[in-house]
Amino acid sequence: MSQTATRVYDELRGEILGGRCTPGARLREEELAERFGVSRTPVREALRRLEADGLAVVTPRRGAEVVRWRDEDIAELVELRALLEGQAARRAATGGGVDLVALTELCDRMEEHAGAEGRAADEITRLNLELHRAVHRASGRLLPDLLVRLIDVPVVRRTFHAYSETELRRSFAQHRELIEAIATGDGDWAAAVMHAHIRAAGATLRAGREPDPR
Amino acid sequence: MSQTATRVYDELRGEILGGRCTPGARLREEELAERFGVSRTPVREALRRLEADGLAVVTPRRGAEVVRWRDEDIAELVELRALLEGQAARRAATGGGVDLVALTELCDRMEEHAGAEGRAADEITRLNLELHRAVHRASGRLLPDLLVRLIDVPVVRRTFHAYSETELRRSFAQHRELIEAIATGDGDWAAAVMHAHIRAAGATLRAGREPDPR
DNA sequence: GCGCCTCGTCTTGTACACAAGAATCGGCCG
DNA sequence: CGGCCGATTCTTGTGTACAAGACGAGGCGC
Repeated sequence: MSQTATRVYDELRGEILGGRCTPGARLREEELAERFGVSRTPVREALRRLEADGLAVVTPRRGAEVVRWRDEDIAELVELRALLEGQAARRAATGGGVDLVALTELCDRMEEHAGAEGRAADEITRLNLELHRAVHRASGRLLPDLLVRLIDVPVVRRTFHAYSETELRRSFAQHRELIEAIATGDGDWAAAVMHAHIRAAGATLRAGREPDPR
Repeated sequence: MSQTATRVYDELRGEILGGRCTPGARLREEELAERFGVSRTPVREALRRLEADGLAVVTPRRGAEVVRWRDEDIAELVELRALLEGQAARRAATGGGVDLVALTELCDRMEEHAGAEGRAADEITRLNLELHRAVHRASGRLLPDLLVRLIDVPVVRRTFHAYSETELRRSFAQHRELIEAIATGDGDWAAAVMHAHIRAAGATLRAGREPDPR
């Protein structure tokens, strides 16, 4: 079983992003090691990687804990996402290298899941994330790495759970428009759509923080 | 002697940023451990931190090496710096919390060093970095962390060595203008100055790559 | 009774040892 | 003579033991 550290990392990361870890919770090395059935060494590495991702904070000699998000952090987060995802969309539109068919299919599947009202928010979230990442990948080498720290955040992952029917439809429409802008090669258009898309999500975040518990 | 890992990290980081490590050079754990007189454990941690900073790439089971920068990476780097440092300047101008006196003193000292033509490029680089960081710090909590990956790059650190007399003066003038914009609280002005400041540096980078060997 | 100091425990930091996968060099076969 | 296969060697990944610092509880002095 190779890549023990990566397994622990993925596991913990999933728990934090899924909101199954309460912010501020301590992450003791030995406890985690026992829980995952490994030694402290790979756990340490996993914790450092989480810190690099901005998901945990480790204080020297005092251990690691799940990162705590403050309100002003959320505001800054939305601003930066709007800026950087906008730039990613611009470069994706002008640089080529985007699989428009795959993007369209992601939209189709998202809208299907929205039709079937079986609390498909998790699946929609996953598909949405995949769509955004596809755009990021087409934007270069540095930008995707920067965006990881802004996208993989618990609060962002919960956005779709808070969307109203109207907001959901608007979001889907923006995805379609984004694809059209990219297909046209119009960088400004793509950036503007993405910018609006993110700001709209930010408004939902500000409006009702956690209307859906857990 | 506590914080062994941090010491190794700082040392290696300095070597990479100072250009004393050739890109692509392998970083073997045992070799480094012996060189620093420590065990492999803190060396490992240092290497992972360097990877998180984008200064090294580690391939599982194949070790770490000093990151290699391609030309298109540099172009993307300049774009992103212009965008994000511009945003940092905007927030610094509108948010307050900037020590304008300290910034002005940094400018004074930089210009003094430029007057004394004793190859003071390293010192100017250091002061310039400090000025930029002061602006970053005033911009929030997330942005400074993102900027680390764009600022602490070997190529950026060499910029001042490549500046002509004219470019140097223009750069200093932009610093002064930036401070004025921040003092006025004009976010758009501050962002525009910073944007131009970075783009100008980018032009120098593109024009003469490494006119000053080592 | 309150505050300070000290001792004990707990957790992380580092060193060391072993195991597993990768690269390389040599030999062998076609 | 060239290519392929195997063994050796080298390097990293993981487990374990020990040391050092931090936190808390308890006792002592004022």
